[in-house]
Parts: sequence; structure tokens; C-alpha cells
Amino acid sequence: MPSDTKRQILDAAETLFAAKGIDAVSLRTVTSDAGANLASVHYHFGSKEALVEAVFERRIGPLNRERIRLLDECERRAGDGPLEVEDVLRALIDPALRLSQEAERGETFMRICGRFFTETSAYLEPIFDRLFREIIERFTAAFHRAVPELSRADLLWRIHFVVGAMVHTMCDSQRLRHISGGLCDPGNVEEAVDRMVAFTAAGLSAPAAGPSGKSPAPAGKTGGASS
Amino acid sequence: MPSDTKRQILDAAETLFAAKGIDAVSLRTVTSDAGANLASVHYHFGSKEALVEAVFERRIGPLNRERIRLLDECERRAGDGPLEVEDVLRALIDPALRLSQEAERGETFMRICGRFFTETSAYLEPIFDRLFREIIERFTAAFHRAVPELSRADLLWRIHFVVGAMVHTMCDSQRLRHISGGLCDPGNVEEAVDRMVAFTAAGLSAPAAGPSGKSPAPAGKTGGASS
DNA sequence: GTCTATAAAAGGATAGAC
DNA sequence: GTCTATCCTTTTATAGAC
Repeated sequence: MPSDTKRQILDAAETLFAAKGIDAVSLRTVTSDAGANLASVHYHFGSKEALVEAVFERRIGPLNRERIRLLDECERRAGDGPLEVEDVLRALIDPALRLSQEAERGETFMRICGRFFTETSAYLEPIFDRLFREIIERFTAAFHRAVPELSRADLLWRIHFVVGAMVHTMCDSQRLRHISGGLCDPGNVEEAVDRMVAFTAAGLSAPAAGPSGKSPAPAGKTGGASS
Repeated sequence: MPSDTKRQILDAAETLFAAKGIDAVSLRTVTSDAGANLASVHYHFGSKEALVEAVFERRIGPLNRERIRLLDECERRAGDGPLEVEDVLRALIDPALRLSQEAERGETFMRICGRFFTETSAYLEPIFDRLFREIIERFTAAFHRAVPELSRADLLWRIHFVVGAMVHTMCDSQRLRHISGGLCDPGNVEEAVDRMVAFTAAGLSAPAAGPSGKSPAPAGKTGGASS
């Protein structure tokens, strides 16, 4: 079992990394906030890079396992029938936004997971692969099954947009709360998930753009019925 | 006119900040890449923070002015008639993605503009206000006019998702290129803009989620016709 | 405007006592 | 496992010659 100090270092690092970014946070700040000694980081983790890796893995591992579990369930329910795009989206999005509900540190949990996508240190690349390869493959296949009329390029572009909307919300929900003057409350998870699923489902289901032109047939101002 | 050295420092800083993030880049690296002396940064800018500010302003200022220009044109064309959501989206998105076309440093231009949203240093807050206040007000009003059936909360949430998809693409188009095995080419601006506009227009135009529940009437797997 | 030199602080990492 | 003390490097910033 992890020692108490080790967990406190992880907690402090997570909070600081989420708030300020990894490079902006020194190990002295981390250990100071954790009530631990500077040297304890190197004893327990070996280096700052290893600490960063541990911080990300602790949250993203379980998050992605839950996504896979929900997707399994989703596919089991569907059987040989059609796979609803809303259900696949919900399996992807719900576990992420739900992180913000946990105890007091919820918003931190969520932001640290989102921030993995905005950090660009080279040593995170292989970690990305390890943490997200299965997720990418499984969900790409599921979305292909849910929206089979899309070309592969269309599909991957649109999944990219979905991830963008999700990561931005995970990292920066504070700004929405601020800009909206409190009208939008990212702390209301059910509502946030519903809104994001509705938006992204419509985006994924929009008629495919022709290979060489403007959006075809902007019939009314509607998201469009399937062709 | 800005001295040659000043411009070279801005160029080098822009490239490095875009690639590695601000905190990860030292002034020594900047001046070294710029072929300038370390002290020249403080002579021309005064501090690292001031350099960062200058880097962002140089690109985001003109970018947002172009967005306003296109929106003006858009509203002028519409007159008293309806404002098409695709046109408003295009005014927001096209100038951003088009940055990537400029000369050789295009992708850097685009990424530095997107990165402004992912950096969290406190001193960027007032700069954000100065650079984006008008954009936020103008485009919020325009989207409200284009999709008037949405409540204000719905509208702001969805604009947030649009920004997420856009910023993620601006910062991280490399990953899409990589994951898709080259199938998706963010360097093709016309295509990227068309795809993003199609996706986000459908999302903005999706039927509003009820105030208290799951997505209403998931008729088929369609984005939905207007209610 | 540009340079050298250096100050002054902060960073990651380690040795060794306990 | 945890501590103190310290090394060594890197960082921002400045002083002052040219």
C-alpha cells in the first residue's frame, strides 16, 4: 500500500499541476504543500518526470477503464442491432465530467485528466500511447458502427472535434462559469453531460461535407436528417 | 518600426512557446535561437512576461480584427433578414485555421493563438480581457440572432463547445494527422474549415435539451430537425 | 542597440545522518 | 522512510563598457 506521504505528494502535485501547469510548479512547492520533505519526492518517485507520470496514471487509468466498461455494456445491450451515437458519446463523456463530483477535489480530478491533452512535454508521448491506445481503437470502432455513413476521414475529424469540446470543458469550465455570470454551472454534471452529448451527437450526425466544397444542402438551419 | 532583433526575438519566442509551452522555454533558448543576446530581451521588452504578452498580441490582435471584419460583412449582407449560423461560424473559424497557411511558420501562428487558451499564468487574465472582450460580445450576439430558439444558457454552453473544438484543432492538429495515419490533413484549410463549420453548425442547431433530463426525442440517430 | 559579466534566486537532484 | 545540508545547473534580471 502506498505510504501516507506518497499519497499526500500525489495529491499536492495533482492540485498544483492542474492549476498552473507542470513546468510552472516546482518540487519545493509540491512538498511544501504536501507537508513533506523535498527529498521525499525522489525517494518515492525518483524524479519529477516520474511523479508527473504517476499523477496522470492515477486518475486516467480508472477513468478510461470506466469508459471501456460503459462501452462494453453499451455494445452488449445493442447486440446485433444498431449502436446509438448518443450512448457511445455518453460512455466517453460521462465518466470524465463525473470526475468533478468527487468530494472536494473533483474539479481538480477533471482538470488534471483534461490537461494531459494540453501538456506537450516529450516524455508524455509514450504515456499517452499506453493510456489511450485501447480507448482510441475501441471508440473509433464504436463510432464507426454508430455513424456508418461517414467516411473514415470524416469520422476521425469529428471525433477530434468531440474530444476538443470535452477537453476544453474539462480544463476550462471555470471560464464558462465566469463568462456566463454564473448562468452556466459546470458543477451540475447531469446537465453538462446532457448538453455535451446533444451538441456532439448532432455534430457527428450532420450530413457529410462533400469532398470539395461548402456544406451541402443547408436545409433550413437544422442539424439535418440522415441522408 | 521594430528593429530586426526585436522581430527575430518575437519569431523565436513564438515558435518555442507554441511547441513547448511558455514555462518550459527559457530566455536563453529564445535569444539563442534568435541569434541575439540574452540581455536584448530585457532591452526590447523589459521582462519575460512582457515578451509573452507581445508574442500573443502580435498574432491575436490581427486575427480578431479579421474576425470582426468578416462578422461585420456578414451582418451587413443579412440586413434585417436572418443570420445564417454557418456564416457566423465561418467568420469565427476561418481566420483562425487560415493562419496555418501563411508561409512556412503557419502552423506555429495557429498554435500560438490556440495556446493562449491553454496557458494558465495569472498575468494572462487581463490580456485575455483586452484581446477577447469585443469578440465574445459580438459573436455571442450574432449567434443569439442566428439561433434564437436557444436559451442563453444553452447558447453559451454550445459556444463553449465550439471554442473547444476550434482551440483543440489549432493546438493539436498534429495529433489528428498522426492518429489518422495521414488520412486527415489539417493543412488543407478549406476542407478543415468546412468540416468544422458543418460539425459545429449541427451542434448549435440541435434541439435544445430539456431543463431536466436526457436528450429529448432521440428520433433515429439524427441530429434532429428543428422542433 | 548590443555586448560581457555577474548578481541573485530558484530549479532538480543527491549524500549521508538518523 | 524521513530529515538536513549541499551540489550543481539553470533561470531571470541588471550593471556598465562599448
